[in-house]
Amino acid sequence: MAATPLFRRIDVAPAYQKVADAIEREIINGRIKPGEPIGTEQQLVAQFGVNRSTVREGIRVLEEGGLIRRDSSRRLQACLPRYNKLATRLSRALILHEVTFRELFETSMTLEVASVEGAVERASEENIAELAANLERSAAVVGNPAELAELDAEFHVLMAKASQNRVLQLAREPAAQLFFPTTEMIVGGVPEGGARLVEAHGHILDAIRRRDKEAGVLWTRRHLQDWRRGFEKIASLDRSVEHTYMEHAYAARQ
Amino acid sequence: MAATPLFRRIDVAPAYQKVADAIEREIINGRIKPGEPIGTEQQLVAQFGVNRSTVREGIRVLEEGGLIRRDSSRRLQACLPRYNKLATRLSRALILHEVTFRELFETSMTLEVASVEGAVERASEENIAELAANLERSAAVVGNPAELAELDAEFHVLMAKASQNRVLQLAREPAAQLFFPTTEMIVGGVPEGGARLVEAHGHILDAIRRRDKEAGVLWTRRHLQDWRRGFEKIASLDRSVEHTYMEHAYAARQ
DNA sequence: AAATCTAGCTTTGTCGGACAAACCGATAAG
DNA sequence: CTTATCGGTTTGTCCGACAAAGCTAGATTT
Repeated sequence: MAATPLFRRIDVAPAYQKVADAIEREIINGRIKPGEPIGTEQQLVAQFGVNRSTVREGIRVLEEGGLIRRDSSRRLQACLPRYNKLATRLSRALILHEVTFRELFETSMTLEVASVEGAVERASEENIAELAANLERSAAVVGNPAELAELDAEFHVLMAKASQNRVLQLAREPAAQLFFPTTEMIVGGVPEGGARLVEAHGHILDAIRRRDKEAGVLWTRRHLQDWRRGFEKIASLDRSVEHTYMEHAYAARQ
Repeated sequence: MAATPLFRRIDVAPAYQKVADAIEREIINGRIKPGEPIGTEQQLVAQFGVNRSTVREGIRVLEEGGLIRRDSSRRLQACLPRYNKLATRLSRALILHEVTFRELFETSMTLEVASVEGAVERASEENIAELAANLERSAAVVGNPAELAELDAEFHVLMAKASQNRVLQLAREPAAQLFFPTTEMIVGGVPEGGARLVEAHGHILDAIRRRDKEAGVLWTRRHLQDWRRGFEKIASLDRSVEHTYMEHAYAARQ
């Protein structure tokens, strides 16, 4: 054993990670507010005393995490992570873990019911107006599965928004991203499927308007059970979320 | 206007992004299975025909997304995204959006009740054994708020696991990461708080064993209501998840 | 011969410098 | 006042290089 070096190797984290962590801390602690500029790469190089390549690797980490973005002119700025983008990562994880539609359905049922309960309790006039507008557009495309499916997904997003609970909004997003794209197949495959969907939405909105929680929950349950019946005509609930289906959700993520 | 270039600038995505997308596609489509090696940076340079710096930026993106990691010897390999790590990103987002404990509590109530219902229905012997082991350890540290809080968080993770629903497991994680770290403050601040917590866990486990859904839900509700009462002695539910508290959750994330 | 050591090759993390394209700002021209 | 032009910046990418750590395989020791 050679002369003991005596204290070394505490560094552990690579420099690019430290750069990312340092910037992240500033943002989380609120010293850099969303929308504020981070500075140019050159400035970061000067501040951290590392090479630009290293800074850039750190930036990529934060960018992927949704903490910073580049504005129109490509300058760096802090930003509020979009639920949507993060949820996409989670949806991807769910696919890789090969979850089944049964798991998806069960959890969505829980979360959508919670959404409607919150919406019945706390929906604002504006929330209700948005839902009403969505319903109107839905009624107009009742024969078009593709457009109707998109509006259905939006209806449920609006319902979560109307619950005024952002944690719930975020929690339902990953499952919803995988769940709702199937609507198109189902509505297209079941006669009167579109009409039933719009009818359910109508009753749900009505319940929210009347602050009638029981009715809201009842119709939300029916609505999802309808989905389930439709789905089971096409595939087994216990099959994993297929890669083929994944590609569908995937193409739409941009 | 000079001689029109006639078709250009479709490229849009920078090279490092394309590298990341290309590797991501291979993993999502299953052509590279979790655990399999991606190859060295040098090989990727050769395959994609770009510079190593560019490849490395792409790698950082995927690493942050949880799709690839470096094994003990720092070689790249595909991996299954850990819910935990992704949930950390979401928790961070929730903090930045300044959600309140009321939102957190409401959503956690929904998700924990769903967890216990699933656990009552589907918990395996192994799940029950894990919960029992946790309970035993909890009983032993009933006077130590820090350790008890950690075991409480674990109990709820195990309950979600016992529900055999991975979508639910994932959906509850972000809220749980913010919710449960407060347990320590609460248990420490309320006399008999530790004993009540362990008692509740005991009743919940008992209900799962007996497949008694009603009792399971009842005790889970009581357990969370206890948390709420304790919390309201310390702070207002309508205050946003404070930065100070955030730092607590933050330090523990590694 | 089996275990151990050592030297060399590989790979990663980091650095410095370079350049084209896009963008910004300000000035000059209509 | 609007439009065109010209530098100066900044980003995205490339090249080459090197120290530290890991791995491999031949050399050495027991």
